[in-house]
Amino acid sequence: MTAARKRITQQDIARMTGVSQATVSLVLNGRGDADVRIAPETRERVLAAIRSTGYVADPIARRLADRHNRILGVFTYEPVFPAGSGDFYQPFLLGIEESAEQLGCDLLLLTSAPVTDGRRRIFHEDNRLRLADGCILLGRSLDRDELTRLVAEGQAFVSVGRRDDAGGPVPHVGADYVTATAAVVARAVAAGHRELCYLGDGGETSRSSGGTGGSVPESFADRFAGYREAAARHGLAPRWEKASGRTPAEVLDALVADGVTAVLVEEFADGVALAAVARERGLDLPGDLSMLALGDPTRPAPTDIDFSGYRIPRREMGRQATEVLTALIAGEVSRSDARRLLPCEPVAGVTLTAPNTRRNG
Amino acid sequence: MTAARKRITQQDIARMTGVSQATVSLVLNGRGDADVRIAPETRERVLAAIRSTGYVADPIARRLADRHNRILGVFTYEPVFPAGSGDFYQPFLLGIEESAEQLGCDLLLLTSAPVTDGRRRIFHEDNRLRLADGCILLGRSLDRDELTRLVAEGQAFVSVGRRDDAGGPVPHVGADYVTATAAVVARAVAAGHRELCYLGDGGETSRSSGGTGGSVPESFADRFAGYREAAARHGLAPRWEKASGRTPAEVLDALVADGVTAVLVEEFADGVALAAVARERGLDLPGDLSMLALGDPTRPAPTDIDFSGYRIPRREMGRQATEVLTALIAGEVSRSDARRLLPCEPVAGVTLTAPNTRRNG
DNA sequence: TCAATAAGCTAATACGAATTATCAGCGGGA
DNA sequence: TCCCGCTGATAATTCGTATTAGCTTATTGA
Repeated sequence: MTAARKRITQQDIARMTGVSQATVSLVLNGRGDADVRIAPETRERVLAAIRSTGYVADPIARRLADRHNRILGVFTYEPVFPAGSGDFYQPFLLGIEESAEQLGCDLLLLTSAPVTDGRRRIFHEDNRLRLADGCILLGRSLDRDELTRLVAEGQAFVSVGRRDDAGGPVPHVGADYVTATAAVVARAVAAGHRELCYLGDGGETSRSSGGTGGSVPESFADRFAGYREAAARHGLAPRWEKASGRTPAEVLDALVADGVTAVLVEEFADGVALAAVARERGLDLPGDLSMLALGDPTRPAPTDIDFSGYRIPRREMGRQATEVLTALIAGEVSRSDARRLLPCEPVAGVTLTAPNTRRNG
Repeated sequence: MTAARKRITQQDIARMTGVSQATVSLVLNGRGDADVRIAPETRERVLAAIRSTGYVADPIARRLADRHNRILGVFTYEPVFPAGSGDFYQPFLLGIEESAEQLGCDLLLLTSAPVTDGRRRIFHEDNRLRLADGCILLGRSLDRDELTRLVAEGQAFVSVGRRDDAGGPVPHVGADYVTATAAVVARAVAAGHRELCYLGDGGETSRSSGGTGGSVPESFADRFAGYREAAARHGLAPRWEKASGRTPAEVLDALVADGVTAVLVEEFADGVALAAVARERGLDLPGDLSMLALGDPTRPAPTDIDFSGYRIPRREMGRQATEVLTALIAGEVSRSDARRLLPCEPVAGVTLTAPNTRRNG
């Protein structure tokens, strides 16, 4: 019945202990060192009252008066708790949560952001981003305009996943896809492959030659860049095929026609589909076609195949993103220094072997 | 670099257009209807200035002024994004998130609560519970003392899962285990079973006769209560076996010795283990032993068996918990009216058939 | 002609915490 | 006795927005 019990304020604590609101504030912030002094006895009295009432500073008022509230915003372009279990985002969030717990921060899930055109928008009428000290951004591809605005406004934020500059350096903790993908190429070559193919959208970057131009997400572009560099180093052509908008059968046809012996798969799910079709046709996997997964499944893709390739250090990325963000908030690092790339973990798997010789002759 | 460009305020807009800050606020909030009037010409001038500057109201100051922050706290006794047991909590959180999004609320994960003795505590030194307008509690069993204190302090909160009174009614959105379990008994009887057994800790309540006494979680107690009532109605003895602290083999021995033909399993994982042992022994499932799962797995329990029984409406529970909480905050419902039990969905499954006749003779 | 009304706005204040400037009281030294 | 310095606290102000009471001018009614 008690309709919306009034919140306890510093004023209440002050009245209780017979001091002023200012004193309560000073005690709370442990200000006894500088030009302000509080008698130990008074301090104890105030602290006791705070403990007994369970008083907590209103983060909003605290923020207004321009202090920090130890709240970290988490903005995702998709719902955080999706139906499909074993989900792609889970490990990131796990890392974020672990780190936040360690740092004594609470996480504010910005669920109030309305969905327009199938995705959430950071900026809207009642933008509550600034409620938090800073913000972690999660999502395959972030809206470039929103990113630019965040940078321009000087917001404290970190992207999980590398991002190109957007009117300034974009703080991020990403995976080093370039190095990881190049390493995969080297492994394929070492196994005897000469006819490689990159399967995915990353190849689009090879057309729109500029770095920042295309609409290809950075993660795809980076994979392809690693592939292209390594291919060049090994004297191979940077062959690639698009996966989206085609059936796995069509893709397989193209690969076979080209005499490809090893395919690097950008999207795990595409690899699963491709493998299924290849098996149906009676191909020998991995003898006739080695497959290399460039990261973990981002879409549910049930399979019992242990793909060779590498794993994205998702949990660690979440963890470090949180750390970078707090450092950024504390002013301990600059925007441009708040960019990290973490190594991916190689996975041996069973889908990479030497190519069958009959195919080579 | 550029240290936080100063934000544009209503005061700035006011100076630009030669009006007062109050007028800007009034225009922004479309207040022209009531006892306040703004000349259309003035309104336009102000709106123009707002458009040209891209001014957006500071959400923090806005919330300070109306004392609600539309933040809902989510407190879990275990980490929210776990690797293993996460599958159980996921649907609750999904429902909470969906509902929060609809209601325009943000979720504050209270990750800063320190872990003591293996579990998080709500009340501690730097208790930040009151950061939010209200709070959702999630976890198998909530600490009774903490619950009592929450009630006593008049906090706005809702438990996901039914809870006994704790010095007053505890707002909750739970599953109606009593009815669901009774229905399962009825199904078993209808299938021809007369020798039932309840497997789990819920039976402990049959000893400590009082309602509130034991340390048995409400969800277990409710399941057993439904079982006991239904058994009595059908003229059966409320037979039960403990699962914890015993091997599945021991449990099976006890069931066989008693001539049990159908077992109601409190913990899904126990059912899986029991089925495995029964199969090893060459029992005919479900002919020799029908099994009824009283809810979804709370521990990871990989199985390909489609258990008969019922499903907990987890997503819906999360959803409604959020709604109840906001109603509570808004003062639209009283504490004692903020208690709901949702029906569980029956699952036909394949582990319930008529008992083999040879066993009965 | 003068009050009564109404239109159109502004001044003042609240919200809760942080911070600065200031003030009262006291003891000691000159 | 006066002044200084120190301690321990407080009044007042700030942050940006929302809201209410009230003020000024113009318009109406009788």
